[in-house]
Amino acid sequence: MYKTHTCGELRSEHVGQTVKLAGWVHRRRDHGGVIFIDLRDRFGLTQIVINPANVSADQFKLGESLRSEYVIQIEGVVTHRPAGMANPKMATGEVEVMVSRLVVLNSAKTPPFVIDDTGRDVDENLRLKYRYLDLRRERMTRNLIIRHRFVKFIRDYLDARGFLEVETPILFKTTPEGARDYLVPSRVHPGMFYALPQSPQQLKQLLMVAGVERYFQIARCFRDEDQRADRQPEFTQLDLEMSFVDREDVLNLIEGLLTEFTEAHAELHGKRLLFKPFLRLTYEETMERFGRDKPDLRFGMELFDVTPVTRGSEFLPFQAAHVKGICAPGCASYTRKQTDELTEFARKNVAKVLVVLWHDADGIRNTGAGAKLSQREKDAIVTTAQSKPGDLIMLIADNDRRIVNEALGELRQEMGTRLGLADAHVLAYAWILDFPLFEWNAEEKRWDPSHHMFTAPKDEYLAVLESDPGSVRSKQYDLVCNGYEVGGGSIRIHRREVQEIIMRLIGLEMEDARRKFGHLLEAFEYGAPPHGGIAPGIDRLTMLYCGEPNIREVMAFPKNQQAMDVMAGAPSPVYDQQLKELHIRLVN
RNA sequence: GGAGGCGUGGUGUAGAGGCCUAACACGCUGCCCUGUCAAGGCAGAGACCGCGGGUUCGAAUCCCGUCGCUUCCGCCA
Repeated sequence: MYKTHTCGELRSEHVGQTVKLAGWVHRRRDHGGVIFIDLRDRFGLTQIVINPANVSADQFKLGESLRSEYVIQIEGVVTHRPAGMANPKMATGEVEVMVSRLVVLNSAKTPPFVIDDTGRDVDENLRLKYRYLDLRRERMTRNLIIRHRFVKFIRDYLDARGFLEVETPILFKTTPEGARDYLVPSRVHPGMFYALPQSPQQLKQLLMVAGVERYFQIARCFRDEDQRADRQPEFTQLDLEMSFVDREDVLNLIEGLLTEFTEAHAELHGKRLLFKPFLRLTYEETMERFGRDKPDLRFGMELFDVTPVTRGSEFLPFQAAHVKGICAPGCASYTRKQTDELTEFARKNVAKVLVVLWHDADGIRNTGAGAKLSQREKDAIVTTAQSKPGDLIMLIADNDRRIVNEALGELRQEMGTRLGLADAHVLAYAWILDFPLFEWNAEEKRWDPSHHMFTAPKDEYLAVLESDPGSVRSKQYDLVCNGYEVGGGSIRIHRREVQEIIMRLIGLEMEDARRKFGHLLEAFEYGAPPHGGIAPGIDRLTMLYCGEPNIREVMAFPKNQQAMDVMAGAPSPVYDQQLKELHIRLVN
């Protein structure tokens, strides 16, 4: 072995021992007569000292030639640092290693960026191009470690509860619904294609028919859609499915998993739970109170409804069918320019009108909309908004209640960010429940499944499934945290007659369904157990535990926004011969 | 497909028509230095300001186009 200890483990108790360390030169401080080097490996930093008193002249000369990121091995004696010289900022700061032998295992070019900081202000594509250097930094190593701990915890937790980890194919079949597929041409079957799975959805349901009962997989999923800060073309889900369970069983399992992980590894990630048990909200309540189906619940600033106040108002915007608002604490100092900006923000979210009221020490300021409202209206709005002097009240009016809620939801999110209302050390997990089973598709004049067509309706709605589809609530559930959707799932339909009603409602002909989902529908005829599952996003959850705002920070080799791997250069052209074998001709 | 932001030595920034022969910090190179830990001191190298047009006596700076990156919208059952 090149080393007897890692660079993170030497303490006072090792003093006197002769040790071997190996790693990278993190920082060097050459005092001419004595050289200090912070030696780094994945486990930490240790200060080593090259002193002419302990090494030959040649060895000292070699020490002087060391540069950043050289790979070296040293042998030496662990000693206490001289009195007053300990470094409390380092885990190994009590000790240092007096080098007696130095070996340069490899030299290194000067890196294109420094390794000894967070790297947050380095151009990201440069970081991605030299990802192997970028990952050397402490922050990135820590992110890899947190991700590993998380996945390891998941495996242990589910194994202890009788789950079986089963791998499913990456080369699978295209599904017309959902996201765009990544296609893989078949060499053996000209003109035919595999598709990479968007998730193992069908396969995990088939595993339930297969009697696996408790399945999970740390599953890679592929979706060919445009990127976001929390979206990559390939990502990882904890894919999970259980038989003979209802909603509560799935919720409790996942809630237990995340609660235990958060608490067991608090020292690692420094996060704590806001809700224990997790908060539960119906979809409708979420939209009414927070205006988003993935609200950030770390702060309040809930939407309020002033429609009862504005009904019959002389003020034109208030003649809309719905008027709701939020109250931004301490924002009465906002200038006209700032509120215009917010109006523009609301417009982007399709809200036509943003009414702004400044709440001064002596009430609503008599300017803009404030000048046009009656005292009764102003008093009633203040009461409803529970606003205090110094606050800014923002109201959105529209005949479409959905627009009002959603625009305010985005405004709330924006204000929460601007005002720094969310505690970075808090995880606000919540379940969103009772989603509508269908959404009305006005263009196609039919009902679309709001989750997917295998999601079961709640039992109490079975009777009105056909007579009033819009009112039906489903056994779908979403897990949200800090403004992100971090997982979703449902209890599935296991009875054929219910499945057929749903297919009829969404306008899916039996023949069509057979072609697309034949294998699944056929399987269900052979004794499908009641089952349901969920798929929490490993990357997004890891982001939250790492405190990262971007999914790329928690993946070793992510793609950039153009879905390219800038390190390897993928995608890339291929040889004509390869195309020929695949029976593919390029159009241009 | 659309909107916003950004693009200046290796890295991150400054610069707002002539003061730019482009500044600063870090990094890099050399020299000095035996207790530093973001070591310090001295000296030095390194950028045709993303690219292409245009306006002007004069453009890093203004205009047009284009490319790249990023955030958001669309999209993501």
